[in-house]
Amino acid sequence: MLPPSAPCTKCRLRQMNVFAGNTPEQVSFIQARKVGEVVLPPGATILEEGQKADRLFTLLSGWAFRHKTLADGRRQILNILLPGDLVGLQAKMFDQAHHGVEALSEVVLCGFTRDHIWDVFRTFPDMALDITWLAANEERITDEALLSVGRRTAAERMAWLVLHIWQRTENLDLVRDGALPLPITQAHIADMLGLSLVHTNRTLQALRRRGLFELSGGTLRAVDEDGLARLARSWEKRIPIRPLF
Amino acid sequence: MLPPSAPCTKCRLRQMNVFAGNTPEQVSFIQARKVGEVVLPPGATILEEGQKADRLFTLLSGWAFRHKTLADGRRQILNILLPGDLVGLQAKMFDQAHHGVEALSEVVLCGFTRDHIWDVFRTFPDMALDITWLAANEERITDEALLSVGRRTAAERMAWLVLHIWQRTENLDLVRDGALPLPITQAHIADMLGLSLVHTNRTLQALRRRGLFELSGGTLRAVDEDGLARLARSWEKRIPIRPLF
DNA sequence: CGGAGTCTTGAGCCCGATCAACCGTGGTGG
DNA sequence: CCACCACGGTTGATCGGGCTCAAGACTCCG
Repeated sequence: MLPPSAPCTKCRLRQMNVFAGNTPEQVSFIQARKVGEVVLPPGATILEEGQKADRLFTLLSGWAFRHKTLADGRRQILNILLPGDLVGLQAKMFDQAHHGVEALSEVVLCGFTRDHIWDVFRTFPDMALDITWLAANEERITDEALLSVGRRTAAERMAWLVLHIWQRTENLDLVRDGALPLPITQAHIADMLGLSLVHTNRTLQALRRRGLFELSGGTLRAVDEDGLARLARSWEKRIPIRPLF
Repeated sequence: MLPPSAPCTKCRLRQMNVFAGNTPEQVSFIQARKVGEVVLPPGATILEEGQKADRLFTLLSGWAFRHKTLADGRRQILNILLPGDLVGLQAKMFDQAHHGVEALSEVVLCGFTRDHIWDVFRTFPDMALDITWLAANEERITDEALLSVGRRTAAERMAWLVLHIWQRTENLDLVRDGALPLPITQAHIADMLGLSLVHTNRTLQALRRRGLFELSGGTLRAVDEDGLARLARSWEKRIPIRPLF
């Protein structure tokens, strides 16, 4: 745990207009409760499944994912976490993490004091509502994943996932010059979509050959949003504005 | 929309010790914002997918479910809703329902004023936290469903579902004399587990024949919790105490 | 240069989907 | 009263999407 390296007023996330702004009063309140930043390498365990975990973080930069595993090692990735997402809210509510969280790329986490949630709820009701918004949004994404895994074919799932990632990262300005660096392997994609690694590979190639996107060297480009949406059968508009906690 | 039929102090849910109690002050606050009760028949649409929906309800009695559908009609049931669950929180946060909600049995819903959420957050921080707890809990359940659908075999999924329903309803005291009336068809089970109707039927019979539970005439009994947990590969402890909003 | 991790491709098989009946029950209208 | 039908459950037969097993290629790194 490092000392606070950046004042919250200068927080990179706070500059972006996808995030709703807080009042100066709120920002200094958050600042006072910021314990520090944590930097973790790719593959690091941020939260261990089943462990007691009462710390709350905001993901400042990098990619991570939530996941659950069965006794014999089968793993399901529940959701991808991107900058601005909260880490450990669920765990905090139950005093125990019912899922694990792992870093995909190098991540920077912003850590808060143990009572931060409670302090926020007592002091700034509108920020409390923002936190609840974030929880609801994470559920919304999980809902979509469940629809995909339960009812879409492999190709449709893949189309949904690529489009989902593309739009979320585009909102966050992670797409530069039409290209997105993807810090994930095909094994991750398989575990997100409930497919085997081999079939994931073949499905991915099929969509690439159909010209729906380009993916090479860990970079995604030339995403045909309309084509993917058509293949995925039903698409929801983006959620552009979101609070920053 | 009917007039309030029962005072909140007499609310059946509030008597049960699975629900954390509120102060008298809070109860009268809720009472003042209760618009009335709605009674709907089995199969009724409580919330329409994609529609604007800014009303919040608590499910007082009966069963319902959240679901999403694809353009061609394929449907995924996301979660079962039981007494005490909130209906429409997600929809409220996004001013639009990203999933539908449908009644399984006759249901009684307790409706609140449009600003209720905001009022609660401003007035009773601890109740606001309870709402967030409920949101997190719903996500936790969806997470488990996603793990099942993504990574468990048909038999394992079925084992998970039966046990999941059994334990949730037992907590709510819906199990009487070891028997639970199940207001769901095999088609519902299929849509929860991401299976076809035919395969759902065969899987169900296989587990019955293995003596893991009895299910006939819409009643579930003789549930072998250990056997089911073993088959489902990994099981989490129950969450006994929960807030009542 | 060896080894680990990731991606790719081939071959065969099986779990679960699909198609198609049939049964029992309960409601409904002639 | 009963013919009819809708709905839920059941069963058989066949098909195919996706899994498994196996091996090879490529890249990066120590």
